[in-house]
Amino acid sequence: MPEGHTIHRLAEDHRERFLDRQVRVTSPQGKFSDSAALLDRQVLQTAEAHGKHLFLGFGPLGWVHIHLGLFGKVNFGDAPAPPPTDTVRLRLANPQSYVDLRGPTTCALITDPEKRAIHDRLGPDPLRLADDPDGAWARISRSRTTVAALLMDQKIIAGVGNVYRAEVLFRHGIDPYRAGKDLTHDEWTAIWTDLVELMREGVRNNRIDTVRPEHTPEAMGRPPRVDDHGGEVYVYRRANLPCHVCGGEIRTAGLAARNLFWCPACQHR
DNA sequence: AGCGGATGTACAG
DNA sequence: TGTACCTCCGCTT
Repeated sequence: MPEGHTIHRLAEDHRERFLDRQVRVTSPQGKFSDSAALLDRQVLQTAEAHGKHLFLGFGPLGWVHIHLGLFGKVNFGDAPAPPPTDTVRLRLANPQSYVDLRGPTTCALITDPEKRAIHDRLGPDPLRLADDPDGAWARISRSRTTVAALLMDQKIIAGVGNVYRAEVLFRHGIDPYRAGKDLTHDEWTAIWTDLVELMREGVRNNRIDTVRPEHTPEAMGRPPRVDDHGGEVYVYRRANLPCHVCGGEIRTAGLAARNLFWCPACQHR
């Protein structure tokens, strides 16, 4: 399930299996059939990500724009591809590999200008080398909105989702309800720098781990543990459980239609 | 078998 | 602020 690290990893995996070669393109589920027919047997030229958006480049034919939303899933496999089930929106296949896309919010063939418009409405992405956090700071430092909501706003910063939001605020001891304008520039720089590191590790490992070495169960003398979403975290989905650092109770609350998790004792600033 | 959620976003009002 | 949409999985009956 997708935050920015997942999508950047998907771009890498598409490049590794499909780049610079002809690819068979189908839409067993049917909703992408017309575009699939246009792209079938063409060469995949690039695959890139910005935030949670994935772009597969087919040269003059345009780009396949994919957004997984909350439910979208991607499954890679080695040839021969099994018969697709009827929920597969898009299948790419070559003699070695296949990849199936199910349940995306978006899977559409778009033009260069349409792609540019998407980049233009996204904020800087900690996983894009050329992106820098200054534009985001300009907006955050003027905003009365909570820092928890700002971190989830893709126009301000692209790629952060509910897990990274909760975890990075914990790691910096920041109360999620603080207004953006009350954040210091140093705090913002620290958050951005940390996101760059955490999300790069997320791409490498294809999962989210945020617990510092000194707070791992081993270091704290507790039994080993992996959270049920696949990584080690401080607060995400740990409502009413003891904080790994202070032992206090992790709290949860709804914020902007999502579940927020934080440790009131550790996150006071 | 049927439900409630889930790492997300867009749109209505 | 609420609701609709996309799919799968794990829990309850």
